[in-house]
Amino acid sequence: MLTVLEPEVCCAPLASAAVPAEAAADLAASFKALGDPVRLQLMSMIASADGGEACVCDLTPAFDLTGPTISHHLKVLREAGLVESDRRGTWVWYRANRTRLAALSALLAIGAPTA
Amino acid sequence: MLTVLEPEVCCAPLASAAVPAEAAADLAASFKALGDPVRLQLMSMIASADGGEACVCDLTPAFDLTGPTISHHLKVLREAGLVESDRRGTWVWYRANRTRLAALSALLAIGAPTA
DNA sequence: CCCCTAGGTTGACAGATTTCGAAGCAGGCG
DNA sequence: CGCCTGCTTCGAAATCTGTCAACCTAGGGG
Repeated sequence: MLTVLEPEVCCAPLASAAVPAEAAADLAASFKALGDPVRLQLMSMIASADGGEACVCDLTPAFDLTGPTISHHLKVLREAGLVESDRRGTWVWYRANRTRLAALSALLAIGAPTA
Repeated sequence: MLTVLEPEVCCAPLASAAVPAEAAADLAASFKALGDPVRLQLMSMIASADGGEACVCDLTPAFDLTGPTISHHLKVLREAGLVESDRRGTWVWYRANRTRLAALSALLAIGAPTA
């Protein structure tokens, strides 16, 4: 059974083979994190940011939400392994974990129906 | 519930441009549906099933959950536009919406950092 | 027509999520 | 040192979710 201890998630495309239960728990956690409009936008803003990094100070004012709330959503993304943060002087910068995104993308990639 | 207006969801890869708020809500709904281990496994079992279809009667016994609970999860996947169902005599068959999966996969596909 | 099986619907409830305001910590500036 | 600003953590309220037991519906036999 594939261990989830690996930094890279695992697994052949959804449509190729059933995802084992342990892996499902790990992968579902990442999808769950993306399953909120605010977090999906945060994720896209970070991933598409100039230089590959975005400052919280630029993210927060883009939403009609308080600072603590944005901070909470960023924490969820962090704990899901989708972003990494890094304090640099006064500001905190976030960047996307592209390896993780690629793994999720590959999982959903489709092939022809099996049969 | 949230009906998907467009057959194809939209949007360039996450890392290419920020996802607009409206699209984010629609897309996040699909990720949210995948954000549960049981649903992710159901999705993979359906998508990888022989002939591209799976009968509920084969899905239910694969989990330590009651029928109503599986039925609920399948409903969530259906409402997220990820699967379609089809009664055929006594049994109900589910198949994956590959177009939708492809759209989600494309969204998470990564390119080089912008800049 | 009656009943049996496969699934879906309803109602209920414990536990998780989203969101906020208030308070805390870290770094820079006067 | 003292204080401001940026971000995170804490505590609390409203809402949403996962799950089950109980009940209902559709099809296929006796």
